Amino acid sequence: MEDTRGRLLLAAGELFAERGFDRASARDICDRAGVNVAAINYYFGGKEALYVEAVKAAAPLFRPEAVFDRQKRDPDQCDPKQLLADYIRIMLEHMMGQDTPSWKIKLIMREMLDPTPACDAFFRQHVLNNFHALLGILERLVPEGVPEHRKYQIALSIVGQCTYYPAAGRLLEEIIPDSLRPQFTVEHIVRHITEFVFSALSLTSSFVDQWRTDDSDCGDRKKEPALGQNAKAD
Amino acid sequence: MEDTRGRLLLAAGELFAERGFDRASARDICDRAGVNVAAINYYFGGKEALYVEAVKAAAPLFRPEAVFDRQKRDPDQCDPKQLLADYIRIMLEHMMGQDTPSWKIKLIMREMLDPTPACDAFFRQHVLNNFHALLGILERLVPEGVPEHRKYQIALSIVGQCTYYPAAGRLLEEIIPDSLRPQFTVEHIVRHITEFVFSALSLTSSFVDQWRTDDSDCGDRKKEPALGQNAKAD
DNA sequence: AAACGTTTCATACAATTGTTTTAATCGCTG
DNA sequence: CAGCGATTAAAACAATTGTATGAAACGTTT
Repeated sequence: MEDTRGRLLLAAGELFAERGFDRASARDICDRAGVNVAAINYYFGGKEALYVEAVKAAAPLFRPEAVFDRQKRDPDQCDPKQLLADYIRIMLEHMMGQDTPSWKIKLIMREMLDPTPACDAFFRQHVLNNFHALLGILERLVPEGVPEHRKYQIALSIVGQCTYYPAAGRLLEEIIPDSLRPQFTVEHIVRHITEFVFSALSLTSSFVDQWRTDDSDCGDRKKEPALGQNAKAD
Repeated sequence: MEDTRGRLLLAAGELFAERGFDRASARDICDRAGVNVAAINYYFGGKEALYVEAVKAAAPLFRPEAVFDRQKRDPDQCDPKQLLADYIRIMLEHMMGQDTPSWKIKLIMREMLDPTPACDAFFRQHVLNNFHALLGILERLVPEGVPEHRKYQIALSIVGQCTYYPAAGRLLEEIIPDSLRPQFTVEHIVRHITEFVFSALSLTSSFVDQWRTDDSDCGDRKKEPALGQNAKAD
């Protein structure tokens, strides 16, 4: 049945994400899928081709277009600040949200941090698309005189923060003490990063304030002081 | 001679960093080192033990104590702002500076992003030390009322930005157009991230301004506008 | 029911893996 | 030089890898 191909692809995605390409043996994959060893070559032609297919199956996670879908269809008519906030939110929710199977982001992370020659060309485009979407948003957010390379640096600072949480993976669980764990929901992280970035860009609008009166229980402290507003002098 | 052990360790570090644990075969390592295959087991007892040793040899890169060495010996007497700036600088310079052999950070990055059971315990401590050093600095930088979890989030935002550059590796070379390449020296990145973080924390002091009149040619634009100072209104 | 293409299975294959073994070589002390 | 421990070398080890083979089983059509 055609189902075997699907089961094989799923099992491959999970095991590749969990162990990486080399440590995930063809036999283990087939065992998990409940199919014969020969199925890999029958349906995909080889282990490497299966890996590429698994990555491709996991990649559609990152659709920067989803950012624009949140508002009007036409990107040029959206509020750039809202766009940036949405970009951060969607990126993080896609990566850390529990609606997305965890193996997908793990696999993508692996490919991002240690690109496989096989998926290289395919993956390059994906990342570039994503990054340029962010650049496009920043383009309209940052004052006129700011040179191009600074927009790139800002964009990298943003994706750096966003990708660190899923990338750090197990390390995070060691770093963050259990008592603070409830403060590290996806929602909390989204808000922190957005606030951090907005503050860095001096874009403090009604945005961050609106959160304090928001529906969710995210702002559990009654009213925290702004980040560095009145830091102790040295 | 005892030299074989050293050559073996070096070759192992380079190959492990380049290809990862599995793709770096014991024979390839020995070939590069110019020693016999049996040398691995003779000197280290196995491939895995050799890997652990290679990681340990690369790990001393991250010495957060170096931050305090820059100023007075006593951490409590240093200017916290300067400490934070130094922390960012030292971390990035250690990771991206050309004085450090590139295989070391590559290897550490691999271990950080995909921890090997073998080095796990050893590595955990290293990361924790580093992170808590940063937390200690933030402790004295951030206003009193700020709850603990926000300091953690801020710290993660900082290390997220710093680690992204070396972690992204090859991808960065695809993302950044050649024309902008000269603006992405270690020094440029150090300054950007410091400025970005300081701005986010509303710590804009004489710090970032002093750079503009600094010795280096980093601020090549005559006077760029501050990041988001007068962004276009929506 | 017969014949067909498709899919599944058990098995075998060659290649590579990390590791062991055994002998040869070196450097030194007696 | 003889003798000895430390080191190196070549070859062989068993185990695992990805893949290929050919026959059995399946469902569908004739």
